[in-house]
Amino acid sequence: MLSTKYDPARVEDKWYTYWMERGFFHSEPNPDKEPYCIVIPPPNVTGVLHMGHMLNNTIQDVLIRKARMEGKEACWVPGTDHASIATEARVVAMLREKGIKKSSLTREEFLKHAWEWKEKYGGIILEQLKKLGASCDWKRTKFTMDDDYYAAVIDVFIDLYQKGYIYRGMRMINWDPVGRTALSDDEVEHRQVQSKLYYIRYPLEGSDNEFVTIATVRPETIMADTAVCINPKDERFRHLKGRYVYVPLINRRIPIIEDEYVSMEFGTGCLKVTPAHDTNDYELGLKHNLEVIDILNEDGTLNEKAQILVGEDRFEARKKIAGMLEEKGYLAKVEDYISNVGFSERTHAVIEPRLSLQWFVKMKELTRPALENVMNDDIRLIPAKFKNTYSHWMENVRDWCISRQLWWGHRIPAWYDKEGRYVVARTKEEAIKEYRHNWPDAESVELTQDPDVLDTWFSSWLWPIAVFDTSVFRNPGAKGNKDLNYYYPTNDLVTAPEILFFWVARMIIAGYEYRGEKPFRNVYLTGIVRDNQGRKMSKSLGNSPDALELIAKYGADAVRTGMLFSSPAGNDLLYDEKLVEQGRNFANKIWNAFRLVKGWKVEDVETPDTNIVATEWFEGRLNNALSTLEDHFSKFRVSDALMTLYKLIWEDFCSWYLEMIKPEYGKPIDAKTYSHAVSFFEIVLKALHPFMPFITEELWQELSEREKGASIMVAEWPKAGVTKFEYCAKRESQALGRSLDGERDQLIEKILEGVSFIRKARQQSGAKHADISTLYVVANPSARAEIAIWQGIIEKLSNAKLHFSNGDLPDAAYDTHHDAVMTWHVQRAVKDREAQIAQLKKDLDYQRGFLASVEKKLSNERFVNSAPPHVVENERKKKADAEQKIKALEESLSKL
RNA sequence: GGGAGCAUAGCUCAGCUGGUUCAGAGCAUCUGCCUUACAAGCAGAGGGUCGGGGGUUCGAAUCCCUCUGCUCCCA
Repeated sequence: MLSTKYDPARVEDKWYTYWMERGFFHSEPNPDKEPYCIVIPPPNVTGVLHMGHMLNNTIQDVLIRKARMEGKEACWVPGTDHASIATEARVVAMLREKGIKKSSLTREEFLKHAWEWKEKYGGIILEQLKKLGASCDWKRTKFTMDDDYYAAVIDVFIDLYQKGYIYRGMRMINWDPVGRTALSDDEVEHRQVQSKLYYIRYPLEGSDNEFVTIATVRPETIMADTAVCINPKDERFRHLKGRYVYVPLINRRIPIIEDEYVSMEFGTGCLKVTPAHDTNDYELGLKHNLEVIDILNEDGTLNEKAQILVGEDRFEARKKIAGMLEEKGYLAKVEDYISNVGFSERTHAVIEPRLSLQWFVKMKELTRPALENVMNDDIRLIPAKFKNTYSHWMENVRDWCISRQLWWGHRIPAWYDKEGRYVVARTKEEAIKEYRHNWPDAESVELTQDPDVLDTWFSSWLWPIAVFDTSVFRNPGAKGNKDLNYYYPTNDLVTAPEILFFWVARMIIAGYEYRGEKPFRNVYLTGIVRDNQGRKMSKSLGNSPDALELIAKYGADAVRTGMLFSSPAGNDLLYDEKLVEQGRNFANKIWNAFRLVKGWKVEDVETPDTNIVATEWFEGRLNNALSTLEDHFSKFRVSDALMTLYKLIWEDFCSWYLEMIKPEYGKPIDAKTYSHAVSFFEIVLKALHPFMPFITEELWQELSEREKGASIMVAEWPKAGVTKFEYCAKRESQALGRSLDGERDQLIEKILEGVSFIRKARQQSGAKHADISTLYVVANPSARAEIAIWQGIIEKLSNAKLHFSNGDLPDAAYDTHHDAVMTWHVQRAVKDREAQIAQLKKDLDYQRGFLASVEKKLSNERFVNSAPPHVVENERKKKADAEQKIKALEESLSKL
């Protein structure tokens, strides 16, 4: 005897192994088939599976499994990226625990530790994806630091350098003093922070008691000031023009300059200018030829140029200097102030604007095709609203700082001599050759390679190409291998909007630069997974459930559906464990439907008309649902697609259809109906398979005899119209010889509503399950014919005995239900004429009110004249229906 | 400071080009039920006038303006 509860743990690993063993996930170019390809957004090699991954990868798996069943050559390429900052931070932490300082290691030693670490922990997340059921082509697993991939990244650097897109420059960059590296603009998060505005008085030269007061949130940087700036239009400061002030505490003399950049409203209207430590001040400094004094070390402590507080951390220094200024009378006042502060996305350190020599990619030209082809929908963003953000970013794109002061990653192939002259080359040998060529007069050739590595995105932007062929970057214009030509451009990319610029935009850029073609057709942007209070999932909040525990508790199918129940494209998903519970319950429902069907005794007896009707009806519902499903998929409405199946299975299949054909207890079912029921079951399982791969495989295997090695995951995808049980309507039952057209469909819907009505009436009058209600139906001839066909089912589902009536009912109390073509009277167990009359009157009032509103509309000449004919016609029909209902109600009332 | 988006049942969301598939779905709630597939269930029910205001129109959740509130991106 099968358990009443579905147990996912018993089946999931079994089927995953089965699929793997038979190589169902693997894909090779097949000219006879249409390719369908997704490249995974490579998770960090250091990562563990979190809710965002689960959502993202479930969607990819749904798409890929469906494509596979549709007979396409489906290929989902998995892999990881090396995540230089995150991984290096992890390795440094791991070493620290062992008592090893990074600074005590050589680069080679450090990288050895890093690789060991990667080998040991690097594949965890991919193993976790298997638990989720992900049908990735594991043989193609790629890593952004695989040897060939590494070489490709270096090739791209050299190629872009030679094309003039890469340059080295002194720039104000975002410096992370904790990670001790530069960050790109996108890696900096801006947040509003409660801070203080310090008003500081700078003594004016040539005066004993005059001061210029400036306002700043960073008093510790005054030692780096090289000017004070006023707005030339500011009347208040006319007397300051051309004069000098002294920086408090260190008494350095600096000029007062004028620039319209200064806001007259903010602070005091006087701005301290610190070119080394503020982006805007830097620009101002360039314009006015100011000296640049950098007072900070790379770890954020003050250096000797500060003259005072040397060696103090910048925030310590801020506190101390405020005290010192106060003591000496330079501090005019302090105000509370909310300022916008940049933080490192990785280390959460406050970002320090810092002047530094870095490598950059010129973006303007490179982005042109990437912008065009998204705007003209050659690449579709889903939802389309992201086109706005995308174009805004692309149009205002800034040069991309690609060097990182780290060891883990692709080392920049630039070689320097002692004077700082450099060449760019793949190897030291090539570098030397190149160097000799450039500077034949150089005395000695002593070259050292740039110690920095490249930004991780500088490797992952090649992903959709490099997973197939890493050789094409060395010879742009090369045709590339078979895989690349077959799978590229890929079809769909599923990723989070957070990395639209980091990654998606850059892949598009690289795609056009190196293949002259888009990397993918559709970009499906998922939402962010939040908790049920709308907060982002985060470790510090502890509001993120453990993904694997969740799978262990509810099963992968349940988790997958739970994630999908509430995830419209581009909208955030408010995760609640209840959703996963709903998924589990759904699996259980299907499991029990299976138990029911498998439990039936089958005999080769004549098919009762009721079963023919039921089969025919469900077939219609099924086909409807399948076309709706297809429509949802075509619009990437994955959530809606799932809901369509959820309702088809739970309501139409289980609650209605199975109840209709369910034999009486102990009696057998006829073979024909049984075999159709099994077919239907198989079809819904197939349609559901992309969402719930495990339970559908388990039940599909059990439902019929299967050949060895068969699997639902390679079965044919069901399309509307796949079943045609013509016997139903045509051959075997003359009474049923009508097709399921729209009109008949509506009639059937009304009949099923009638069933609900009887159930309600029974419940209200307190009927027991075993009681058989007496039902009188008054109907027009066509409705009556249909009801006659359905009589057996109606009686079965509502536990009533149906009599047709011309309207003359035996003297008793009834509950009555009307629509345009039929009236249902259910005899009450207890007579309560008063209540019945009241109910009828209430209905009558409603119908009369409704009629009045329709008539009002129709008597409006402007409506009748301007509205399109079908709308007016509809109103006329509504009027006729209402009149008929009123008539029926009045008759019922008069009979009481 | 610049830009984008959102506001529809208790919650999460659908509602394309304005007119019965226009007020919907799922969950939650409430009321009956341990009816031999399923209490992780069955059968029913209630609930919103579509953020406020104004306009266009015969007709607006749907188009326009405005106000309020929220979110995101960029500086």
